[in-house]
Amino acid sequence: MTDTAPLPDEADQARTFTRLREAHASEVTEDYVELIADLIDSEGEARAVALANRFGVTPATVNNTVKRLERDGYVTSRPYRSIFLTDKGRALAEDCRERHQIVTQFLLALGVSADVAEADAEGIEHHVSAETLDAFRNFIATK
Amino acid sequence: MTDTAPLPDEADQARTFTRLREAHASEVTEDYVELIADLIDSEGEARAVALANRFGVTPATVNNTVKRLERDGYVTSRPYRSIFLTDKGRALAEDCRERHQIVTQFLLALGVSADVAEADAEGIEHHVSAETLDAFRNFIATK
DNA sequence: ACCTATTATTAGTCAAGACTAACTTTGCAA
DNA sequence: TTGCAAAGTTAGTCTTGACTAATAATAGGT
Ligand SMILES: [Mn+2]
Ligand SMILES: [Mn+2]
Ligand SMILES: [Mn+2]
Ligand SMILES: [Mn+2]
Repeated sequence: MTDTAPLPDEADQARTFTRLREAHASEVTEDYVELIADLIDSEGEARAVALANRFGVTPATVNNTVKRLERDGYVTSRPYRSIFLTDKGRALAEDCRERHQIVTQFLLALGVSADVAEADAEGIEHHVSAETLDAFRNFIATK
Repeated sequence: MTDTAPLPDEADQARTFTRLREAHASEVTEDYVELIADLIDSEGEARAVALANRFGVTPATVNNTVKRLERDGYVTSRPYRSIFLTDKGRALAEDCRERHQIVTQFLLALGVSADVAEADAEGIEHHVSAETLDAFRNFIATK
């Protein structure tokens, strides 16, 4: 009943979990703008069907999400046409892209296999603070 | 428009995101059973008010979540009484606790400050595969 | 024993993010 | 040029996980 590590301070722990919930709230946005940027760069445009296929969701889900992104100022779209990033969306995509790439490179540098590094990075990237990202960068550089 | 890294295979990427969504679906469960176990070990019992204070949510939210955990076989509870783990809940808590601890120790070993390591680990832990966890363990051991 | 503060529950609301099913638009190939 | 398959949209539903406000139960101090 005792002899275990003491619990963190209550208020600190609450702050941690509150920040965690905030991170979760931006994950979908981050992954969308990043993939939209990737599609524009490598295929010339971002179509809803490509997002649906790559996220593994239905076109209806993509439609809903794109509307939310538009409401929040990250993308523009017109019915039956492809999706464009706003300046705000492009800026977020660039940041996410860089962070994502560092996390992936870090896992590879640690010796994790390519498939698993790709997969784990997709989740981990959203929970890496600036300080931890620096530590990752540093480890990659030092190797 | 080209000269960028090629996109991953469509089906592979869909599998990655599908697994990511599955991980998200278990995060709350994992954090609850882990904190319930911590409270039982360090304070003798897990009261809803303590969960609410430590997660930074309202008692109503805790009540809803505990009902879901009970429905899913992780805890038992009686009205106005504290919360208990089932064998299944305890087993999950143990696994999460170990994984959580390794992630935290790993970040510390990388040179991340204690506060940030604690905070980042709370999110990262849910997205670390067995292979990556082994790499973390190995890094801690090698230091 | 009884108040009262703390704790817990209930009811009702909301947004995100997923789905299916039905419908519409687009654009290409014959 | 038109017809059909692919792509996109809409409507309706569901679960999770959050909230507030009102109510109920518990327990400790006097
Ligand atoms: Mn990403
Ligand atoms: Mn991601
Ligand atoms: Mn944890
Ligand atoms: Mn966690």
